[in-house]
Amino acid sequence: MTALSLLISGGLFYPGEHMNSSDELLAVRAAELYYDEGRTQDEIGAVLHITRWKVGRLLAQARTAGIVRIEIVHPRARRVLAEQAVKKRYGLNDIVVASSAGVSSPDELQRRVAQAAADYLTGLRPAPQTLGVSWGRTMHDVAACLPRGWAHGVGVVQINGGLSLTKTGDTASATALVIAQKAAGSAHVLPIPAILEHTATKRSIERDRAIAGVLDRAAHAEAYLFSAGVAGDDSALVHSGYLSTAEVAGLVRKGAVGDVVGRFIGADGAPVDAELDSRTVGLPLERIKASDTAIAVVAGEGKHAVARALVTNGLCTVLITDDLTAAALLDDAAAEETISECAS
Amino acid sequence: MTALSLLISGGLFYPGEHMNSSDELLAVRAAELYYDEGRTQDEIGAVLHITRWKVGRLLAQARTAGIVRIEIVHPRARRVLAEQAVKKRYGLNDIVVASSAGVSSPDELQRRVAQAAADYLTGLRPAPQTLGVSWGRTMHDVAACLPRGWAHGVGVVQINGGLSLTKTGDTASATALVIAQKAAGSAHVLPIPAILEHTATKRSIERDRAIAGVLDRAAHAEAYLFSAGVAGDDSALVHSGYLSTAEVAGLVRKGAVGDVVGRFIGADGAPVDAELDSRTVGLPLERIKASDTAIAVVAGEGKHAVARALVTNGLCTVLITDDLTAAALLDDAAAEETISECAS
DNA sequence: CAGTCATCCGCTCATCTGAGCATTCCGAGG
DNA sequence: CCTCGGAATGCTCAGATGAGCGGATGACTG
Repeated sequence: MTALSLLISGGLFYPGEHMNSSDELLAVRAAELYYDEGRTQDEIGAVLHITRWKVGRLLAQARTAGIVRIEIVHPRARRVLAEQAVKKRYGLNDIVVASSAGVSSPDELQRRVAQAAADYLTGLRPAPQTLGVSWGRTMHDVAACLPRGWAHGVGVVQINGGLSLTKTGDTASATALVIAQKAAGSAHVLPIPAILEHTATKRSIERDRAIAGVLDRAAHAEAYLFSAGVAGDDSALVHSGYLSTAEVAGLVRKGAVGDVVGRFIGADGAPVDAELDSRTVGLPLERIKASDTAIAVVAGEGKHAVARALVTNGLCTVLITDDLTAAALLDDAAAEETISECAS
Repeated sequence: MTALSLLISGGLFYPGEHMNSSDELLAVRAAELYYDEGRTQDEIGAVLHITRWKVGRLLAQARTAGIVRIEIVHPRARRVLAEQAVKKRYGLNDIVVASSAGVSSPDELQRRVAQAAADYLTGLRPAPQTLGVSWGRTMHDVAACLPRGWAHGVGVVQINGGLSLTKTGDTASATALVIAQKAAGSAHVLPIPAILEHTATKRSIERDRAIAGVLDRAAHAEAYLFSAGVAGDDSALVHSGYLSTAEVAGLVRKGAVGDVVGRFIGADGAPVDAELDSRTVGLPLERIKASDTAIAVVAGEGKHAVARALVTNGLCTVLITDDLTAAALLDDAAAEETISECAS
């Protein structure tokens, strides 16, 4: 058992760590009497023929050894220890790590993280005047989880294009709209594609008065809230029809670990394909990097690599994620692996 | 969630039970600060802007609601609450319920229960002068788990025949021998078949001077330690070659839920097949029923029904089992089911 | 609208518990 | 054999905590 897994999971017992075996049995017995039966340490001492101080020490040892595991099982539960560790290690301004205790499906975990993001946004003080948002499955969930009146009069700006080529109805703009509506604020949407075929087209679209106005607003937003996507067939950009699975596979070969506001980045946090990036409409990553409040919402097993890319390269100041991702971020072995994979 | 599952598993959280939703969130937050961060209730009160008494109440509610789950994860851990519930409900003299927390295989659970039985036997005071034992996979494990010197000079008597027809080496007698050896005592074995083809043969075997002596000793043993087997293809009596799978299937049709010291019983605790029973060598169930100390060791999912038969019919005074079996014994719905199955 | 009841809240007080310290125990080494 | 050092033990004491109580609050009823 690593100290890490203890930090995250609350600790699976692994025998023979710091305790003499007869003390170990006593500790188990004491823990049963204390936590299950609710006896006092004094009573337990009488039963086990030891002093109450020894009982206290055994209980403390039982907790550190992982014999006694205390878990907070609730959809809104957070992992405070993991939060502190990740925050400190990557120098974040703030962090929320949602607990996966008791989740039965990846979807449920995703929802929990979305809820955590909504809670974070609701509690954010001072509330931002203007908030730049991206779109996607995660952002959609965040918008859904936000309570009506989460803020008052926030200007919500869509920071990257997201008109779906495959589905009818603009779910990308809808996300920004919902977030704005629930804060009794105004939305500024970008009803344009995420990626265009030619750089020239992208340039001319950006010159459009209305579009340029929104992009300018986006560039001056006080805070950003965005998610990240996987680099794979499940990418939202593949589902929306902007990229083929072959194209994404090509990006992966170039080292892509996922996309952030429509731009595919490598482990170094920079776009892996300059040409593709030049055809992508939306806020440049530099702007997010320079922001004082860049809130990244990243959940799920497939996003560990992109989460790492975000936090190691200053692409977010606030991270909202799940405990498994947090564990991956704290796991040095996994870090080495990513690096070696990139090297190879 | 039933109160039962809470009792056994330590409680999976099921939202909205006795708490107002804003208190629920406060409780979660308080639990995080208290159990994960180790803050005092006073500090938590300051952070959450509530009094320390409210914090204490929230924490108490969080525990009863199952938001905070405290689990003792250790091979030797017991389930004290479940023990009390089962003991009271079935009027047992004593009980041990081993925890299945963290087990990865049915084998591991079986071993834990065997270990628990060995621990119980070791701690039994006064130690019995003579101990009647059965045989089987479970009993073999119990014998293996017993520490050298678990008692001093106990007479161990095999209470039912168990000469295997399929394997070489008498594992049944070996079990009794090991238990006796480890107590620096003497063993009295029954190197005879468990079930004979004709009642007459059984009678004549019983008349044999040596056999009769052992059986007489068995009948006068101070305590009994035995396991129970499933009524199915996995029965030890099938593996040993005494019964065919077809014969066992026939017994099941007659309502057999399992075997105890070689005798197949129904939910009523009585042999389901009088003829078969008359060909079975060993202590009659009445003797065990009349004993002051009859320790049954029953573990595993397949043995819930036979465990129920044992405890409902006074076939044991002490039960050593796992928490899942205990849960089944406390589950009234399951009880109804068994009864209706028997009726149909 | 007043009365009733249940609930929630903050408080007192007794108890429980953990931190810190002196003492004892035990094995290693002289 | 004695001495030493480290660990385990038992104790003091202050701080933390839970049980129980009376008052406030708010919903429901006649």
